[in-house]
Amino acid sequence: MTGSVAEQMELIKRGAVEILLEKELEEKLQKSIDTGVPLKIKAGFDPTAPDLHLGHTVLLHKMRQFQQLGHEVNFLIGDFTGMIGDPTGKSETRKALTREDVLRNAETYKEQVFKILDPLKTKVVFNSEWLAAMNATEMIQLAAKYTVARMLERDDFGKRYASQMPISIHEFLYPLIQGYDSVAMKADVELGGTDQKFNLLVGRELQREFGQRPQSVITMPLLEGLDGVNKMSKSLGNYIGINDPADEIFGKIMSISDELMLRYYELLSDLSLAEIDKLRKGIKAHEIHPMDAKKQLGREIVARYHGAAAAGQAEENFVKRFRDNQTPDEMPEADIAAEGSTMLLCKILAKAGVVASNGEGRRAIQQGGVKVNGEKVSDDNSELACSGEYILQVGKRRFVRVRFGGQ
RNA sequence: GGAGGGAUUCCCGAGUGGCCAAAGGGAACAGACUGUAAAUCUGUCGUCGGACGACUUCGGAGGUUCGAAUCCUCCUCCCUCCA
Repeated sequence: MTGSVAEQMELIKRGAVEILLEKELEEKLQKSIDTGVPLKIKAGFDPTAPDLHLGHTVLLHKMRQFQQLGHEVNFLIGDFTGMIGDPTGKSETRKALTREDVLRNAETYKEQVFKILDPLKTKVVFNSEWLAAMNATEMIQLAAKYTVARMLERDDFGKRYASQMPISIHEFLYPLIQGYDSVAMKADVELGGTDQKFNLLVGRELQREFGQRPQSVITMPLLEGLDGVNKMSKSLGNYIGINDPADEIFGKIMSISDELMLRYYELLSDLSLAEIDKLRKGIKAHEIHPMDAKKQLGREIVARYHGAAAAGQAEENFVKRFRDNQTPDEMPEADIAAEGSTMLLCKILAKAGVVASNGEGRRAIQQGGVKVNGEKVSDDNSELACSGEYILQVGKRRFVRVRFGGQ
C-alpha cells in the first residue's frame, strides 16, 4: 500500500459526492496497511453500451486512483442482467443480449477502459458467473432478505408508488441482484454514480445478512454533458466519446462553457485540487484567459486517449482553423455523381451529407453560412461546374471536400 | 373483469370539419457580437430546383365528406379509476 490512511483518503475523496461510511473506510484502509492485503474495489458496468464517453470515465478515474494506491480493482460487467434484458425505462424494450454480444462488448470495453485503468491491475469479472448458477429457490431466498417498504425508500420507487405509477416486480430484483454481486465478490468498497446510491446501499445490507463486513460506498457525480445541463449521454448527443478523433475531442472541449470547464477539470483532470483552484482564481482575477485554461484541459484529455503528439496537433489545428480562419488539413470527402455540366450548390451540399436536405442547404446559403473554397456564397440558386474539386464549408465547423465522379 | 382518458411534426404542447405544413415553448441550425464561452439580438426550422405550386405528415388500417389532425369503424400501444 502506498501512503498513510490520511494520504489515501485525500485522493479517494477527490470529486466524490459521498463516502459511506468514512470511518469504516478509514478502518479498512488501516487494516489493509497493517496486513498488506489490498482492498477489493468493485464497480459495475452495463454491457449494453460499450461506447464509453467522458461521463463514464469519472468512475474509471476513481478506480485508477485506487489502483495507484495499490488496491485490487474489479471491473464488473453485468452480463447476466444484460442477457435478460431490462425492460425498465420509457419506450423501447431493451434487446436481450446474446452471450456473443456480451463477450464482444466486453472486448470493446477493455480496449477503451485500459486507456485509463492499468490492465495488469484490473480484474474483469462477469456476474453471470454466480448469477446464472442461481436457482429459483435461492433467488426467492434472496428476495426474502428485503422488504417492500425498504425498497420504496428508493427515491424513484417511492415517487412512482406515491403517484400511482407502475413498478414492475423485476425492478425490485435489480437492486438485490446488484447487491448480491457484492456478496459474491466480497467487495470492500463499491463505486458508483450518485444515481446508484440506493443500489450500493442494498449491497451493504445484503453483505451484512450474509455475515460479511458491509462494503464502503463511494458515489461519484454524474458528469454534465456539453450543454452543461443534462448528464452526459449518448442519446442526448452531448457527449465526448473517448474514441472520438483527437480534433473532435479538442474542439468539443473548447466549446464548453467556462463554468463547465472547471467542473471537467475537477472530475477529469489529473491536476491537483490546489492547481485547479489556482486556475479558478486566476480566471476570476482576469490573470488567466479562460480560453487558455480550456486549451490546457483539451490537451490533457486528448493526450490521454491519443497521446501527447496528437494533442499538440489537435491544438494547432484548432488555432489554425478558428483563430487564423484556415481550412483544416483533413476533412471528410465526398464523391458525387455529376448530373449535367453544373449542379445547384444546395443540392451538392445535401449530396455531400453536410446538410440534411436540399432545402436546408438553400437556407444555409441564404443565411450566409456557406463558403465554397473559402468564398462566401449568398445566392441560393448558384451552381457549381461539375468538375474538379471544391472545399465546401457550412457554418463554422462543417467541412467537406467534394469531388465529381464521371457520368 | 368493468368504466374512462390518451397517442400531434426532434421534445413538450395547442388545435375538435375548410383560413393547418399545423399556435406557443424548448432543442437544433445559420448570422451578428465574442474566446467555436456565457448572455443577448436576428433569421430558419417536413420534402421537392426556391416565393407560387406540388407531394408527404398529426399511433395503424379502412370509411363518411367536395374537403379529415379534427367525424365513424376496427386494430395497436400507454395511462387512470373501480374490482
